[in-house]
Amino acid sequence: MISQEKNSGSAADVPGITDRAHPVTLREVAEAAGVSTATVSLVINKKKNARIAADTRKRVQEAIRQLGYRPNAMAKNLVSGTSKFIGLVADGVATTPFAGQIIHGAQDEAWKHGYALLIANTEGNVDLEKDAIAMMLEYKVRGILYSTWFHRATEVPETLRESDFVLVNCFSPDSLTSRAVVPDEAQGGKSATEILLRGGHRRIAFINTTTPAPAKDGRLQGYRDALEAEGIAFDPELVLEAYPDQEGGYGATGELLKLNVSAVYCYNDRMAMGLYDGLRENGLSIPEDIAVVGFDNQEVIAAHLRPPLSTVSLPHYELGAAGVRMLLGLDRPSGEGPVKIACPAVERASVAVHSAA
Amino acid sequence: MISQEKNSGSAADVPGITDRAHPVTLREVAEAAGVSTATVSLVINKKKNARIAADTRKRVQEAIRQLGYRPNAMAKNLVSGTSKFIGLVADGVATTPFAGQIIHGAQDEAWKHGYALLIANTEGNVDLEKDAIAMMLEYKVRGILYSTWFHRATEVPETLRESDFVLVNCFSPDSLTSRAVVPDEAQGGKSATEILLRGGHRRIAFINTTTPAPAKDGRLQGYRDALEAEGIAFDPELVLEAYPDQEGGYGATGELLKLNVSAVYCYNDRMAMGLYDGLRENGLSIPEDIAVVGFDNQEVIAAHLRPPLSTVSLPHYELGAAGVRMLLGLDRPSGEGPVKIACPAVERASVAVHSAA
DNA sequence: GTCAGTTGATCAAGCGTTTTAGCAAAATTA
DNA sequence: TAATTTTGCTAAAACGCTTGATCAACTGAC
Repeated sequence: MISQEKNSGSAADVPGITDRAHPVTLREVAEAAGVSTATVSLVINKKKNARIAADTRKRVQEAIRQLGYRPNAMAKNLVSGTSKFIGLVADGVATTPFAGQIIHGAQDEAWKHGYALLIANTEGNVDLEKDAIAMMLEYKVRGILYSTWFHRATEVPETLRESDFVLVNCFSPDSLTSRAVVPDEAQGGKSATEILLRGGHRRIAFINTTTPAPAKDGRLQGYRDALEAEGIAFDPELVLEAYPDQEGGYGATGELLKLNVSAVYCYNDRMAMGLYDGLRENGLSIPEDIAVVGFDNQEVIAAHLRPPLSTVSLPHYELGAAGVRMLLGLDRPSGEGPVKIACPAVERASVAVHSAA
Repeated sequence: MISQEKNSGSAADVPGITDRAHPVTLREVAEAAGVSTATVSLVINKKKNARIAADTRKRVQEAIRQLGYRPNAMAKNLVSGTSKFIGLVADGVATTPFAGQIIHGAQDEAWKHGYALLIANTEGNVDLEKDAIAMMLEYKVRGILYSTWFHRATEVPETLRESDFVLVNCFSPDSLTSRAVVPDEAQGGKSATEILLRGGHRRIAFINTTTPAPAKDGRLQGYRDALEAEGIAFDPELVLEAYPDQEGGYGATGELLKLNVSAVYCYNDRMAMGLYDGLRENGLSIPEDIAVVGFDNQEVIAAHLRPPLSTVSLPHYELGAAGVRMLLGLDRPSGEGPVKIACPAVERASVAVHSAA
């Protein structure tokens, strides 16, 4: 009666803080079941070549249930020497919805293989990044996913090399010593253009970004590839450049209209969103007067513009998942350089369906 | 020369996997420095009442540097009995940009106090949720943040009670046994309405959502509060309801125009986005013909509509941060029920500035 | 020269597991 | 019945670290 209630002081009156004095340990379970800790451990881990009497097993399991035993992962990991953690350092969880998708993909895949995600958000701060990686190393993570919110080249921080790591959505020029997984911008650009080609368009403008990035080159390359495949000559005149946001798209309207095209492929959805406004102000309707495709598939935007925007998905979820698989050695990098993940086309109403063959 | 290279087999030829044979331990540092492990431990942890000769300290630090020693967090935690982890279980990292903000806020605040974030994304799957919480308990987390992507009532999973926890962006009807932090919807609604009132508007419509939620009631209450404070009688006729997305906003245009108002407050930014289209089709311009405010401050939308949308921020970052503070007992819940976090107004061009006094 | 105090460092127990080697009893074989 | 094998379980070391108890060597004080 006396030792029943070890009240842990002032915390007790705050809702949500109940009495969680001392966690149940293996030893206590063992005592309760009248066996050794070794036996309990064997029961818990279902070792195949462990010989446990059915009756004993039952007794142990009952004790576990009764006491509400939870294994201590710390102790487990101490013994095994490595944790079931995968670290994810991201430079922009906050900035965009994109990072969330990478996290989600990584989390799902990691979970599937019994790993938990340890995340750190650095927002580009180098010191924070160093601390975050150090923390992960101290927790003996299985490996680290180093991700950026937009596809770009990056330097691999020195400390990262103390662990197994995979670059996600970024790559190192020095690709011999690092594994990386990135979106396939060229294929994406090709798919985007193909949507328009399938719509029967032959004279297609491309509003590219002004900002240098792998995406800038890749998406342009894809555009050229698609045209070439259809035997359409590439006309540099049809390629404009603008800042990659709504304003940029809006601002490019005038120049675009001079090109006398029936369709336009925008570097990203945000530009397309701005362009919608510009076209509308000029009394043009989409897709009747001009067909539009974007890139990125930003749900909030693309799916809900009027008309909904055809676009190409940046496979952030897949990037996260593929990163984990590569880290765990499930996906072997095939060939040289970063592994490229496909950007699937998402067709919506901003391009009319071509009825003729 | 011989034991120099312990090549760990086939992994060695994969970029990113280098030789990380055996991590350096305390003992090795101790040997290198010619002291006991106890001494090294004391040096590392800078114990104030530990007496260490300056010379010894130097020797130890040098050894640490030379060997590239990293403490093993698992072992540390085993001893201390509790980890430096805070768990965050979220039901929708993927679904919206919102969860990302909660993560970000929690992460920053946790980090500030020496904690790392262990996240799990359940996407609403109950089994996953149970496993996730179990995992966190096994890692002896300091506590768990249980968050939802939209503000709502929720049941507290039983296992959650085995740990310290705080509900974030949700609350339990049974608020006596749980701590919670949620956005202050009523204040937010009031702020949104006030933006319009300050713009000189007196006859203001409110397009509420059709979906029942704390936000529905709170945002309406705020609207009424603001009107009342200005001595304007609440007119139920001015309150419409629609599905809370672009389509809903667009679809409400017709009804709205019949109300003959000079301003409209939308339940959220997405509705406002749809409404923009509807108003434009009717030849109305914003803010000249009609002023608009939204709610949520979804960056991709609000900041980039034409004109940019005045709105009210859902303080997701703050929710995450406040959740951590409450968990750690830094913010004591003041009074009854969930702690409410302010939703700050964000004024943009969709409401004209009122020049007269 | 003895005693007390201070300084600098070590010893050893313990945190909660896993796991190998080994032991006693039961079952099988001869 | 004795020898052998199988079965069921345990002892104990190890994982890498922290920390209170100890201890040896000095330093002064008297």
